[in-house]
Amino acid sequence: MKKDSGSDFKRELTVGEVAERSGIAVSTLHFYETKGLIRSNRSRGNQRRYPRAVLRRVAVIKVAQRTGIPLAEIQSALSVLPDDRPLTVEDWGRLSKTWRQQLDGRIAKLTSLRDQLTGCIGCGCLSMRDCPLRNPYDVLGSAGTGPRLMDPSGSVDDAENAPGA
Amino acid sequence: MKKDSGSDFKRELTVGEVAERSGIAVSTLHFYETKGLIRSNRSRGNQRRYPRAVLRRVAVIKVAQRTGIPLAEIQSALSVLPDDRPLTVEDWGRLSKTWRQQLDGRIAKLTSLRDQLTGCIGCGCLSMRDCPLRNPYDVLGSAGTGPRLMDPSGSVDDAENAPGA
DNA sequence: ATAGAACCTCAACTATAGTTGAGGTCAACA
DNA sequence: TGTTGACCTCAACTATAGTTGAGGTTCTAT
Repeated sequence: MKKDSGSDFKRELTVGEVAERSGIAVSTLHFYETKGLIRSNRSRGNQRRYPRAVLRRVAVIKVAQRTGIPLAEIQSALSVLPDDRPLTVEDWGRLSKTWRQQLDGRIAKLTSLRDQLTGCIGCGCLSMRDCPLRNPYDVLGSAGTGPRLMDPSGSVDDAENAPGA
Repeated sequence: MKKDSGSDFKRELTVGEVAERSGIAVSTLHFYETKGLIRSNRSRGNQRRYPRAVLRRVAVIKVAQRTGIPLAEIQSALSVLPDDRPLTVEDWGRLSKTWRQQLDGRIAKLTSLRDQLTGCIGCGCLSMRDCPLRNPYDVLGSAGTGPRLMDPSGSVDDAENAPGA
């Protein structure tokens, strides 16, 4: 039977209640706790008791995860904030601005890749010499480590297409 | 000392040569082989020997990975193609079209998320009732499993913001 | 008081994408 | 022929993000 706890608003929440309200599995809440993303008080019998602020906190975690931020980074971003009161509008503003910027970056990378892919569909090139897909970081001409031609003299490029292969 | 193998173009490549030319670690090439992404012939002494076509194949694998396609999916897309000749323009056209569509989808999802995030910066809402970030799948009103309000009567929504918390 | 749902910890397991190391073999150059 | 770098397999390990299960305890409604 479910507890009829509808009326006392300030009661702390059990892990099951947080799970149900947030859509996050109990095991995941445990896991987040080990990672320092959330914190719990304990009942006399050592059961987790959460301030309601945790609901907003996990909502923020979920959003951040959707943007592709790894948990460790979310943790460090949240670690400066108190975990016993809901995030303020300012907290959220700061976090969401940072994360949106990162999201912008990811979108830009993928968009550029998409455009390159569009340009290369049907061209069949994948040429080491000039294909942007194949040479994404402008490696040729750099002096660093990484992929490079074995024999810089002659038409070594795309030797896999050499006749007779 | 490096073998001076610059002249015989049709010779098969050793795993080290493929690694150097493709920018992929030897261990990763081994790994790809266990996953069925590439294949090798063996020398009398059981060393891997690759047809030059493998270079194009791994180039395609790298591009697909950059778009976020998991290896298993890349494997199944490549599995229908012969691995002893370079991918044709048509092969590449088919693959890249499919992958670009998936990339389009990923970009669209992230862009929509970015727009929601932009809209929510500073609003501080994260409201279960109407925040698109918090309720991304239109869960309220659906009859399925998943996160839901514990007490559908009354202003339970965002109870974590209730006074006195 | 007691049944049973919900909770606890800890270890092991899943999946993805590899890397690292031990112990041993091969190949090519001198 | 000998040396040495490159190669071989297999197992174990890394990291991320969790899930599952065993074995035991707590909470709460009746």
